Amino acid sequence: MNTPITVAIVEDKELIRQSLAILVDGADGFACQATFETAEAALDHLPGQCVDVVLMDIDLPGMNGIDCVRHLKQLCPATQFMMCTMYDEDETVFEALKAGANAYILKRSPPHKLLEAITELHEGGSPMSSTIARKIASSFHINPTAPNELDVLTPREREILDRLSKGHSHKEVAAELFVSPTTVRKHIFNIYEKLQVHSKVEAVNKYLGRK
Amino acid sequence: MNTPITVAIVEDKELIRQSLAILVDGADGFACQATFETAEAALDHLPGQCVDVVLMDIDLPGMNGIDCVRHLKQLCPATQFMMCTMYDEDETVFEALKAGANAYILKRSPPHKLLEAITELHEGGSPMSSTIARKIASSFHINPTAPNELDVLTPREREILDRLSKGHSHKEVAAELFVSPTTVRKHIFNIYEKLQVHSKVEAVNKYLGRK
DNA sequence: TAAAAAATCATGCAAATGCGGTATTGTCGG
DNA sequence: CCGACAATACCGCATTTGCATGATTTTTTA
Repeated sequence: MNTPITVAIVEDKELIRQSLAILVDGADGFACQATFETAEAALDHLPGQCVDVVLMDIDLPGMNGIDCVRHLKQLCPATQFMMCTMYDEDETVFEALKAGANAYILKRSPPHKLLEAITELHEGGSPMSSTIARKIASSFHINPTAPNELDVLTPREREILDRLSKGHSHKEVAAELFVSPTTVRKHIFNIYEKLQVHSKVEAVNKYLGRK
Repeated sequence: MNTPITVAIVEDKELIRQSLAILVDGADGFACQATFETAEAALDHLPGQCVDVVLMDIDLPGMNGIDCVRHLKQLCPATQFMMCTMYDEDETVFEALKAGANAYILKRSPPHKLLEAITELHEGGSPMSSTIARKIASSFHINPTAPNELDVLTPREREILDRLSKGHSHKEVAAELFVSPTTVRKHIFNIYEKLQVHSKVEAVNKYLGRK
């Protein structure tokens, strides 16, 4: 047998932690090297052993699993983190990915799927539950049906706003569009009214969809 | 048997197109309803029939598969698009997702995996090859080792830039930080020099990481 | 075709901003 | 202890910008 994939588990609920440990340790090619009840315990002891894969519960007492990953990923860059959670809430998924997790599965996944996911993760993949993958894919979509604030703007106003967003001044935009600077100023004034803002930065923020 | 999943195939290479059609049509629960050699042909005929799933090659003569999806997704919002490609290049993956595709698999996937992916896609999932999923997950990572331009800024400068990015004026920032407006202006001036920009919008763009 | 919306241009003012120089204070590392 | 740097602060000037008011022409749409 090849060297097994070493796994650590961070999970506060006794029953689940034990079940996972037994599942992983019992399977061929896997070795459960450590289990922790809290994020803090994992932070204390994991950096020393640097396992291959960490199964991380999100909803932990004290520090949550996402923040735990954020810290551990710095200390053990080679370790892969798989978030395990009961629910597939939007925000936590993205927060977990940002923190450095590479896999996100639901606890209700069947055991064999879990082991498969661990293997896949260890081999460089990023296993995700279908519904979670869909969320992620959707986040890329340029949503055409979004209740876009920018709809109230005319094409010309959008054109001008787009150039403002690139950091161009009134004068520059005027030159680019071959119109008078005063015209551009008028447009910008209209844009501000429609978007309910009072400065370029605010307008550009709305245009680029950042709050 | 339930109503089968209706599938269309867009693929220029005769051999692959036929193979896929036979595979899909031969499988239980699937029906290949149409095949097209080009994006243009698909655009002409698909909107009328609105199938469940479209397998879309990316590298097509004339219009490419991504642009084709972009248009078709508008016309048939209910249809799911699965990109099929030989390679897993970075940019095309993201472009495809932005265009509205919900699945992205490699042609070298085994036949049963392909059928499984079609089913999963039709049921609301987003099947991806592991390597592609990893690319996507990685795109969310906030790379802590990135050569961040903002490193040259002092903490105080970042603080000020952060408030500017929220649309606050010199005066407002000064009030928030309990310092004189001239101090804030000086800081901003320094920020501009360090970031090599000449206006708030440009500075904020760099701060928030857009080009 | 008449009314509404969009695009164009102008003038003017006050405030905000960009750019330059100068200076004081405190901290930190060599 | 000294130099480098950060943070603080001021003065001044030219430009940009936010805001108001008004007007003409073109385009869209009802």
